[in-house]
Amino acid sequence: MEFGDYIRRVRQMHQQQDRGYSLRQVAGRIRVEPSYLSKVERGLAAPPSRATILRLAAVLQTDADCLLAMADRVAEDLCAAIQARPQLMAKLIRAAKDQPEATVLGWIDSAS
Amino acid sequence: MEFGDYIRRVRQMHQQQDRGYSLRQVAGRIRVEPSYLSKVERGLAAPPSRATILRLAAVLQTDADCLLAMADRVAEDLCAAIQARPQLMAKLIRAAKDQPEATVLGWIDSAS
DNA sequence: TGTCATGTGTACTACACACTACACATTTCG
DNA sequence: CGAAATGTGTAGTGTGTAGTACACATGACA
Repeated sequence: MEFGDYIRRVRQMHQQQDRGYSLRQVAGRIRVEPSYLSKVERGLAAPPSRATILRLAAVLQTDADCLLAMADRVAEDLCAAIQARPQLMAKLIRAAKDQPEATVLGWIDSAS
Repeated sequence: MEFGDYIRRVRQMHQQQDRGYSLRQVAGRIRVEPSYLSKVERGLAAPPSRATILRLAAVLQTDADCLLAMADRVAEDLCAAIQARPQLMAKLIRAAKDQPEATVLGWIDSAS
């Protein structure tokens, strides 16, 4: 799914129950120009910066990590965690990549 | 440790046994201008792009993930793995962040 | 002693990123 | 009906990224 299509859909969902979700209003709340958000929604402009995507996720009440992923980005705290122990984390992620979700969830569960 | 300091040190290690590791020679092999590599080594220029760092890691026979981390970057395949399953991977990394190395290694071990 | 290689200084550049500014044509609704 | 709000088109902008180009001084070495 394209980033623009997705955020347009989510925004319009909200808009149906709350007229505070017009393109202009949302643009105002995430502090960008309406014309820019319009282009992003239609895929005529590349997805915004990480910071802007985070504001958008908050306003649209959607998962930030997913939204970042659609924009080919990764949250800053995840990058930091990898950079703090690069070899360990690289090994972990490469191992997790080929595991079914249940297995990975098992690991996480054993942590808490 | 600074990126520049580190690669200079590693390069000079090699240089002591192999005169094929002069700044100019290494620059040639990773396909950048010597003056640029010089600036990078002394911290007068920001670390190079991901692709250039990978070539450098290969030439210096040092761990690519570590070198990338020093440059505040993350390997592309790790980003891709996160983006493929953003919520799961985000949860995993945030869980692993606070675990001792042995625990994480245990998870990895249970995978193979 | 001359030439070759080494590291460095200065100046510059092409391109992409992440937007802004503003005018315009519709649509809504009090 | 008229005013306000809506989405969009065109043009332009400042900043950062990732380097290149080339001259220069120094040192090795044959």
